[in-house]
Amino acid sequence: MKNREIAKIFYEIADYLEMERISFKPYAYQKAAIALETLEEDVGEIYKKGGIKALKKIPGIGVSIALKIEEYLKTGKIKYYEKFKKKIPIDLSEIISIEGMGPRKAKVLYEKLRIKTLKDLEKKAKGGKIAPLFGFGEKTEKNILEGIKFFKRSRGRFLLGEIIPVVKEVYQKLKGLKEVKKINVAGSVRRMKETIGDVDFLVISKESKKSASAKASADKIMDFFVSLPGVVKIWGKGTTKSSVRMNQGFDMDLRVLPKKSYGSALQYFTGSKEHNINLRKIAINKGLKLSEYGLFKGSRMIAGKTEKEIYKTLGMQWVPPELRENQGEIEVALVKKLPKLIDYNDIKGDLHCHSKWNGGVNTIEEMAQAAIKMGYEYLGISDHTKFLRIEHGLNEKQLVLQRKEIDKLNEKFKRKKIKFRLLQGAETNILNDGSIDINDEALKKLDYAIAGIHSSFKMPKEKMTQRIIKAMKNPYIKIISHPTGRILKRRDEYQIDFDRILRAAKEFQVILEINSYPERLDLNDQNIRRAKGAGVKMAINTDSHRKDQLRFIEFGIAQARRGWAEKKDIINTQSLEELLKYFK
DNA sequence: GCCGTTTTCGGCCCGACTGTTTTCAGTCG
Repeated sequence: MKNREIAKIFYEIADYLEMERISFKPYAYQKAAIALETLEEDVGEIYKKGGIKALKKIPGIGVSIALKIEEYLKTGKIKYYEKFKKKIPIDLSEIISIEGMGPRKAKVLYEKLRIKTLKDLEKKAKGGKIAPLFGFGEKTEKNILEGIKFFKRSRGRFLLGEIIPVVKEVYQKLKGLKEVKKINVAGSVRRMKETIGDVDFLVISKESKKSASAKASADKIMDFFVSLPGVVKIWGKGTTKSSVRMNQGFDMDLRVLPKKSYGSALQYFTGSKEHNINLRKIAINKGLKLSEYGLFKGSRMIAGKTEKEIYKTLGMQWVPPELRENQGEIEVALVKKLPKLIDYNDIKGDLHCHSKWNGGVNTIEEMAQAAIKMGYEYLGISDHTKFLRIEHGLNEKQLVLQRKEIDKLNEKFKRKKIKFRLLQGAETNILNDGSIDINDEALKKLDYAIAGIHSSFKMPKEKMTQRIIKAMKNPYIKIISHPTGRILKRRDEYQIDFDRILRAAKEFQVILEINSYPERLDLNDQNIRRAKGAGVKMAINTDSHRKDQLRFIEFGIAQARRGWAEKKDIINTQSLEELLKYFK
């Protein structure tokens, strides 16, 4: 899959054009890069099938860029790009990933100080060589050093699962203030993206009669915000905006907004940028203007108090934040055909969690109690099996013993008239040849079996695809866990032909998992959408190794929503009876 | 360089902040 490689080059071309002060072309290259990144199909395949003509069909790609894609596919290079690279041979993407650095500054730094890499940049900044340059200064130099420090520590993004607990805590605290009338989280947190850059809170302050003014009220909120536990640095504090760095390493902004434009501000700060750009174009076509201050006809504000009002005035359905990625949601909202997304309360049980049996923390009973507390009808215990020695995987005999414990617990629930049932699954391993590490005799006795790849991740695509498809053909395998194997910020997905996997899943009625574990979130949004399109059923599971991790389900549901999934696409929204029938 | 139910030419999202350049370029979201 060359899509990302080529996209990266186009982003850099855009930056080089920016350096040359050429207007509008950078925008075109950026758009092409985004188009490639979000493309489901391999651009190489598209070219192979339809040539330049097919490439041109991709929105944002015209003749000139199509030819460059062709050149890259054929030669592995793009001359146009190499020319720029030769003239200014710097590690551009690395340098401009530093806050405050853009292509223009990078160019000056190369021409004056021969800075090519982040290392050069750090050295020159430490040596005080940057501050004296025209257009730079003491503060810029200091910011560069801080930016490099941050980049090194985190590479700039945090997992949703790391951020959400902090966000919830701060949200509750702010909400508790008597000066706060309304509060929302905006940005990528509201969109529930799998990784987050920073956190935005939006607030309407209450003008209490006692306090002197709205300003006094806002000041109080800001004072509270910048002195929250966990704040290690205050970037800025004003009456409308404050910004802090948390000890985990991410930044949080808080904005106090006027009531009349709260909706437009919430819409604006929720993003995504691409969604907003598209929305503004729709406003323009209607002779209107949309900004964070409202929707305007001339100088008259015609909407802005609520988000719903804005979307409605633009003639569209309100778009759930998880869909706001400019992936077709605007077009669909205009014809009022948005899917009814799966709801955060729709899950009736979790089918993938682990217990003490395979060396986990909690007993089956403890896991069950936690599931009951969450209002589930059922919980599937699916411990690792014998191939995974490191995880104390269970063999056939142990599975039989575990069954006895599960049956006993179920009897207990029945006696106590608790409407809840434990199921016995197992997360078996797909061996290199596609066979399962547990024999059919034992699999048959389970309520269902999961199969997953836990070894030999680097197989060639064809072999890996066949390996998984062979596992799917086993009649006892109902679910494929974390189907692409990626680990966020650590490991890429393994090579598979996802279309063929989808066809096989459909044919053999195998469910693909949406794994909610914050590092996995696998399937990702794009693949969920493809699975849905192919009519393949999915299950949202947590892969919990401790009872408190059952709460991760929220992230999996978010991912499903970001993949446009509806309740009917997700198998564990069904009641116990329906589910068991499906498994049969 | 891309795009087109007002256009094959003439547009391309909009506003704010930062730092330093005494009037604004560069960057960000």
